[in-house]
Amino acid sequence: MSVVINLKDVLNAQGGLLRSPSLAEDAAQTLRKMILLEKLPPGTALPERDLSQALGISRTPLREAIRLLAGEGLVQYTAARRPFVADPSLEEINDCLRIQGALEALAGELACTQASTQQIKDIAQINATNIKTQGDNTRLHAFQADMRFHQSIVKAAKNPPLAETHAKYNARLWRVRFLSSQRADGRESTRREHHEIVEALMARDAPRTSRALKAHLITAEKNIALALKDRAAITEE
Amino acid sequence: MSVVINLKDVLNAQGGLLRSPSLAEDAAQTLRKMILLEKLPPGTALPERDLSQALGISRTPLREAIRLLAGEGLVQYTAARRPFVADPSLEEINDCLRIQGALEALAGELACTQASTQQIKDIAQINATNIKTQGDNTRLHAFQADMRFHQSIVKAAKNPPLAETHAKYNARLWRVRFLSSQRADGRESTRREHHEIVEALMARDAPRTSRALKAHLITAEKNIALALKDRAAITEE
DNA sequence: ATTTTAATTATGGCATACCAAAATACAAAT
DNA sequence: ATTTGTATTTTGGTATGCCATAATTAAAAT
Repeated sequence: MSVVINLKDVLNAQGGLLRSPSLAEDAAQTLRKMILLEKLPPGTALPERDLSQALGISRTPLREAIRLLAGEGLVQYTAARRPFVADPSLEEINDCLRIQGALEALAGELACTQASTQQIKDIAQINATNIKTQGDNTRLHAFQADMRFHQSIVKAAKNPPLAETHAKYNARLWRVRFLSSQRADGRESTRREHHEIVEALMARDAPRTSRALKAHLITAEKNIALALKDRAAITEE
Repeated sequence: MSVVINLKDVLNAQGGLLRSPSLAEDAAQTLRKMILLEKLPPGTALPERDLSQALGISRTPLREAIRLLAGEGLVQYTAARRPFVADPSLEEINDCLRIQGALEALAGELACTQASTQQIKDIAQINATNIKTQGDNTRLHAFQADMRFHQSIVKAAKNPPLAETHAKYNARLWRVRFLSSQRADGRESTRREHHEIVEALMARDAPRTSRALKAHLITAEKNIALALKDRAAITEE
């Protein structure tokens, strides 16, 4: 018996590199970016026909894309089933942040027992690089670096469903977190808190890691509240 | 200016009583039940045409239903995008249980500060009723009563996104939890643990509530492992 | 001028048809 | 008998058209 290996399957298992995304997935990604960068501001109606035409696809895949975003909480429906860009209140954002905090705390605890030494080194490395290159890049890059840090922790927990749910809340919170990352205020506390997280992980001290991550999310909550207050003041000028 | 209230909107706000479910939502509910009751066992292929014909609808809404279930983790896709009933390993089930544990612990903590006195009374009442009627009804009813108990706690946390995510993991874990609830073993420990949860809630002791809920989920993890082992033994006979 | 009511338009839900890619069945070759 | 190559069938992805209902506009009535 010959050992025939399906090349596509192998590559797909490695993260779906080959599997070309469907039009729906493409459209979802496009819309996701537009929502998060506020090209489609909160509250914007998302009529299927107009959007599909704008993206050069038919209604079917566009519709599917909208459902995907609805599943992430980025899109909501009116009582009459008309989709629009979600416009979360500060309260709802805080609700999500608390969930994200619990998820990351769990991830940190699991990482303490599940992560390989190499993975923890990687996490520390990502953090070190982020500090070094801080200010070099655009704000978007700095923000994405921060995301990578948190994602690397979740990944180290070796719990795929956790990674998936965490990713969804990340998507949902992306916009406001990006907003708050623009403010210089939190930068120093972020640096300090990231350091503490890395220390706790390296010590493989689960309760300490959990505490550090929860505290970090509470800081995020405060910064976001400030950022949104600023923004509201600017908007009503 | 007259005070015209749209009756439909009012009812919809009250939980969507009027809004007739779409064919897709109906189909999703039907398939969900079939999966959880193992009319569609894990691994079963879900070809769009056959299923839509079987349910008397066209592919479009059926397709949407499958996507909904995929979002809940009940359905997965092969590399070639063919949907099939998810067949989670014990490891994956445990991954989900840990997440559910973290979510319920968070819910319990929040409930300690957010729940109304009435809501906590209701939770205690639900638990009391469950104990009283234990054995009366079918196993399915007893199981659903257990679900209501946990859901009432999550509801008392007053965090809608948390309730949503918790509901998704509930759906995902329904089958194995139902399976394990059939076993008489855990019944006494369940009773005791539920009692402790209620006590902690009534004392509005957040750390104690959190601990009690986490412990409860760990017990569930053990019972499920036993139930699946039993089942495997039966299957291979 | 304001409110009602009727006509029109816009929109989402659904069914259907077609296509490309994948899976399967089958024939041929060794 | 096993493997290889080819034809056929199955399947998901997409486009399109129709329909019922909601939203909007226009007209009519008070």
